[in-house]
Amino acid sequence: MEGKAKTGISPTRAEDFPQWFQSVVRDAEVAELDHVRGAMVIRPWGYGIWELMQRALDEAIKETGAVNAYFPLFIPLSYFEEEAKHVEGFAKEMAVVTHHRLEQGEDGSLHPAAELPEPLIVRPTSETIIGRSFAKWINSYRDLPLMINQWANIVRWELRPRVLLRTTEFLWQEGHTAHATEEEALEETRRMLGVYREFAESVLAIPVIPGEKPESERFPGAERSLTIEAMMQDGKALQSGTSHYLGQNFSRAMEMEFTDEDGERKLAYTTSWGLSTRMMGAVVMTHADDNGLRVPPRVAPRQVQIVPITRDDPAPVLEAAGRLQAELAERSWEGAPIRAQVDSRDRKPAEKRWEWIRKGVPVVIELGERDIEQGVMTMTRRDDADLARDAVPRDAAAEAVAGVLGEIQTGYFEEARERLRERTRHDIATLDQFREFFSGEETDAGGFVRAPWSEDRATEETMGELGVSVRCIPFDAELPSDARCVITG
RNA sequence: CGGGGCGUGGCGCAGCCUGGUAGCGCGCUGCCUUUGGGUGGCAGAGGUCCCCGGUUCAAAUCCGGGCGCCCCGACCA
Repeated sequence: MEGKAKTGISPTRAEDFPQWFQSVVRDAEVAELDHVRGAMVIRPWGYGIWELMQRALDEAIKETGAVNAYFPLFIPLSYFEEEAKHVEGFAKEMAVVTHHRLEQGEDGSLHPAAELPEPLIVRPTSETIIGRSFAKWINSYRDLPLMINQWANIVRWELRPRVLLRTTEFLWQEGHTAHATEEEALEETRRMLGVYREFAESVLAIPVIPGEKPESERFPGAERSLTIEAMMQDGKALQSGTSHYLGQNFSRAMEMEFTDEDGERKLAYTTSWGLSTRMMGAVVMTHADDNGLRVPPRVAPRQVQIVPITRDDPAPVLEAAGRLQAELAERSWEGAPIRAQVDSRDRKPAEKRWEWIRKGVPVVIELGERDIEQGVMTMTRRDDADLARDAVPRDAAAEAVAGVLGEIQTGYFEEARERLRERTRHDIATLDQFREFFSGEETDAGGFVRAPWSEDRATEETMGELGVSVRCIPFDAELPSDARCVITG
């Protein structure tokens, strides 16, 4: 072997994490920023992952009783004017449509013409428009709860775009619900956060900390914002899904009223919750390594890639590879046929193998004449850091592969959970210790501190100076009676 | 909006200071070799040097203007 290990991705995670992230996303052909500042092209491999994420999450959302619908991309400017508090939070990031026609100049150039009587906002989120529809649809307490989900694209004119994590346009689902009582709305807010948590952990193998956002990080217009926070491999947090209790703030602005059992007119209580393509960024930053992406089997568009090793007469090998693919497809894993495919493209086998390693296919199987004679297949597991090639008996292949997929799925989760556990400190009690932890060498790689906090706004400034932010107040936090704020004492 | 940088084949860059046939790496195409760990050899295709104007016998290179992009900051549901 050639002495030093050759990595598929450069720089490595340790050398430059942000650069490494971008390289993985590009080299694994997940997505790229192109054409429009901060706008993202999601390539087939990345979109395949998104489709599987969508499928799993959509199912979970529907199980709660919500149904899918679709609302306009364009929102009249006036809809926002009535919700000042809401708009304040992100007014600077709106794409505004002001014209509806183009005129051609003599030199062939095109210019906007025909100004709209009222500018239209490309939706940055849909509370203002869905809420107005709700107001029309809700008349009686019998119409409640109303639970609707929308899969859509969103535009936020971000000043600092980053592929997958913060893009000008992104895809997400946004759920919007209206309830007769505060308790019911709060329960819905919590239930959906639970759905997100379950999705992140069991489908994407990303352990998260569920909790509530401090006031400063709340969604504009929300009474309470719940979040799941994940830890990336650089020890930093990534907000991965949010669920908001909006109280009567939006229903008041939109006159979303109903007649209650007692005949009184009341304002509905609403919630909203969303999860976006940013979650693909979380998958990359949680599971990828220096050889490229590692996709959790449950969302891998291809779970098994079969690379035929052909010689003079490729026919028998291709035929055997085809049989193996069919055999795998007959075996179901996690409720779906194993997604296997033969890569018969005109490329060198070694090139193909590394391409699939880089893209993060959980299992790569090489099949050549020698294997066929010996009744084996050569298998590489993506969760093996050495990418060793093992001879696995060809009979009972489907059974073996299904087992491996399960091991990889749980293995990725365990690995990430262990990292989260290791890099979370529970023993930081004073400001000095806090400063030392977040400015010392120990945290070059980042980390979480779990400690009592007074929720004093001034403390967040102190933390800001250290590049630290309050991610959430975990649901399972228990404060002893003598607890003292880690910042103020 | 404030500060810095950059526009040269598909991608990444050199050349510019000291004007004079437009280059390198990767990728791509063909042939050869090799095929079981990202290999190799030979040949080849591909460029309005961001745009407009100026200086000059001559501009990728110097001067003026414009456009676009990137990085840092403010912002980030």
